[in-house]
Amino acid sequence: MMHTEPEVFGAISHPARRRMLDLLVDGDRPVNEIAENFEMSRPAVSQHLRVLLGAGLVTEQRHGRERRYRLVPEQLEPVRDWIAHYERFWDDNFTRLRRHLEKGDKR
Amino acid sequence: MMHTEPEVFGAISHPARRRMLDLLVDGDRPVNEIAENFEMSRPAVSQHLRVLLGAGLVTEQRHGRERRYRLVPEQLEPVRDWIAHYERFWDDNFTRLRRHLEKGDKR
DNA sequence: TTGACAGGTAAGCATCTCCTTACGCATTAT
DNA sequence: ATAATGCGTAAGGAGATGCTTACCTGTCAA
Repeated sequence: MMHTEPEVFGAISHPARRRMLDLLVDGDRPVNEIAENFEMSRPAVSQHLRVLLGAGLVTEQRHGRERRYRLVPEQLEPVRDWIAHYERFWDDNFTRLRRHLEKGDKR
Repeated sequence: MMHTEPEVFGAISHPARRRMLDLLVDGDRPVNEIAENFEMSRPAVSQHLRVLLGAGLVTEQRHGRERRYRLVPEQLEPVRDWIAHYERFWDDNFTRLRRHLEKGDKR
């Protein structure tokens, strides 16, 4: 299954979906247990889960009449990789200094 | 100026806006120079820049009739912080082991 | 087998997003 | 002063998003 990077960025752009992933950090959960944490209707939750599924950020396991969702954290790697490119600009003083010296004053 | 975290996630959800930030890593740039790199019309570029501005990810400097945009990488920190919460699940075997021992098998 | 429960799909609607073209307004060049 | 340049805003339209209610299917329990 191929997941394009943009799909992941889109999937995490909604606060509810980020909270869903946060919930799944503590373990797999069935839909109703996830839905308890949100004001929206259960179908709305299902739809958010489909987006996460589409981005490969979660998988589904059927257990009887339940469907448990499981986090697939590796799929966040493109986000981490992209962000990593910027981190040095705010939390690495040596790099900032080096950059300053290399490029001259940009002001 | 207050910027809500969700605004940042939304801002970076569009590939064009991520590429714009990537361009600004190498230094401040006027709009036309940014626009050269995209197929879309210049107004469309302006509108993307407004989104980035709204999220606090860039600032504007007027230089004569030009407006140079400058990256404000610290604003990406909420994204980094959120992502950091997940990194250990794919690239830190010790943490994974520790977690496993602490919490017991969740399967 | 009948009912309750888990949870997905359908349909409809409001709103947002992203793009376009047309235009306006400064600033610089002639 | 006039024209050209840089770049924003306005308006409008196509399609995506995000929500809702109504409905359907599959599983478990009585």
